[in-house]
Amino acid sequence: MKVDVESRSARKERDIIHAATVAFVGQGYDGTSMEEIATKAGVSKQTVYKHFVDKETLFGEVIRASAAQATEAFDAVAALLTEAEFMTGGLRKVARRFMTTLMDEERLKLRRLIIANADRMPQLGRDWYEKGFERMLASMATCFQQLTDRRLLRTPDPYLAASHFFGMLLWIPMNEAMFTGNKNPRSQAELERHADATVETFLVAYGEPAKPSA
Amino acid sequence: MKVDVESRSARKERDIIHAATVAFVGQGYDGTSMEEIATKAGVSKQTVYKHFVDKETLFGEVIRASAAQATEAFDAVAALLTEAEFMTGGLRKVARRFMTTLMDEERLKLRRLIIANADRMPQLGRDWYEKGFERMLASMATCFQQLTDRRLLRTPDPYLAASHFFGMLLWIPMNEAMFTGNKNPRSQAELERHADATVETFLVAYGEPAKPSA
DNA sequence: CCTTAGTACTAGACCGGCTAGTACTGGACC
DNA sequence: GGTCCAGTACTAGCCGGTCTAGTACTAAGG
Repeated sequence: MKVDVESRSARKERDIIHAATVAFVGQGYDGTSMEEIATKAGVSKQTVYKHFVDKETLFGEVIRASAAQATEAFDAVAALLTEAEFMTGGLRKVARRFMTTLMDEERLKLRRLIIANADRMPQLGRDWYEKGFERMLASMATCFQQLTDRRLLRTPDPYLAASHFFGMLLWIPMNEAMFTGNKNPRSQAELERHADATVETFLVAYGEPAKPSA
Repeated sequence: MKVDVESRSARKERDIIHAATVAFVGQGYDGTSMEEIATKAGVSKQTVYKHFVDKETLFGEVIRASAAQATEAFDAVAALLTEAEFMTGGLRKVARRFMTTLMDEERLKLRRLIIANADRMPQLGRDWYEKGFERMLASMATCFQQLTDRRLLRTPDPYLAASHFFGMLLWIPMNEAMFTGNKNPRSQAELERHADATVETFLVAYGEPAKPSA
């Protein structure tokens, strides 16, 4: 009768992944020792090695778990835009949401971590790019396509338009965060102002052909 | 008569920095040992420590040297745009130039290196951001301001316009390079097509108000 | 032109500290 | 009694940085 049999082993594994995530994100790959992870997980080193063959594998699981959790969030935001009525103020709202979602402290650290280790573990970075970055672009592109079909936008190449959207939105804040480690990060208000300004420009470039401009 | 006064000491120092640059860029900070740098520079470890107090200092010099060399290149590209007559095809040319300059293999590796170590050495990343990234934006913004003055563009906020320009231009290729380590990089032609498409969109958003569109 | 003295350099041993990963033991829970 | 696991000791190896003993270069002075 396996009621809660996923307990011991599975719970320990979750604990380990959680502790490892915190440690890796906070101190980087080389800065984190397996001993430390074991201790923080309240587990012995041996147990860590029972669940994960070696450090690289554990790191991979950490990244994959976090990435999966991230894509959910993106899809949720993109879903807001399918309803055409959200058009006028809707794009603005979506831009703000993407901004705050993507500029979240933890997510930024994770991003830096992946970039930092893209050399050591190329498959990881590639995965993240395809399942995170490209997917985000693709689902935004689908939205734009639909809005174009309904004559609410004019995006001959929706994927390109999506890349322009995110590029304009995030180029400055993302680079600042990547390079400066996001010490004294931008305020919410600042980011939202930037998002609004970007939406305005985006609509000038890709806005509806019928009405001239709001 | 100091003909070749860059005598042994200075020459050795250059050798060390060069070897260190190659090593750091190729294998990262932790992946590179001082011993290795010394060997590759054809120099003894002791000599390395005579010129640079410790590993971090050496790393800092490496980054600073490369960054200085980079800003030169950017300024050269931006300078192309001051001549108003280059307006029609000029922006396209500048975009292509920025694209190929920034997507250079070595420069990308350097960029990854800085991001990877932005936590460990925050001042370095901050410097690079201010003297590289922001400066690039600022000089582009100056160009846009001038072109707006001459009624060739319409950029109420030239700095924002510059950030939109670079964001649209580089968001995809830069992220791909950062995450995937730039294995099988995009072809020159592909990058230039992307640059052209971006310029077109940019001109729709910020183009001259007199003529409707080319 | 040669000597001399001071400085830069080499080669390699060496130290202290840290880490991935393994092996073993004694106890807890089933 | 059997299984799992914490705790800990251990192996093996790397690396930053120092130290020493001896060698090459350089520049001033006889």
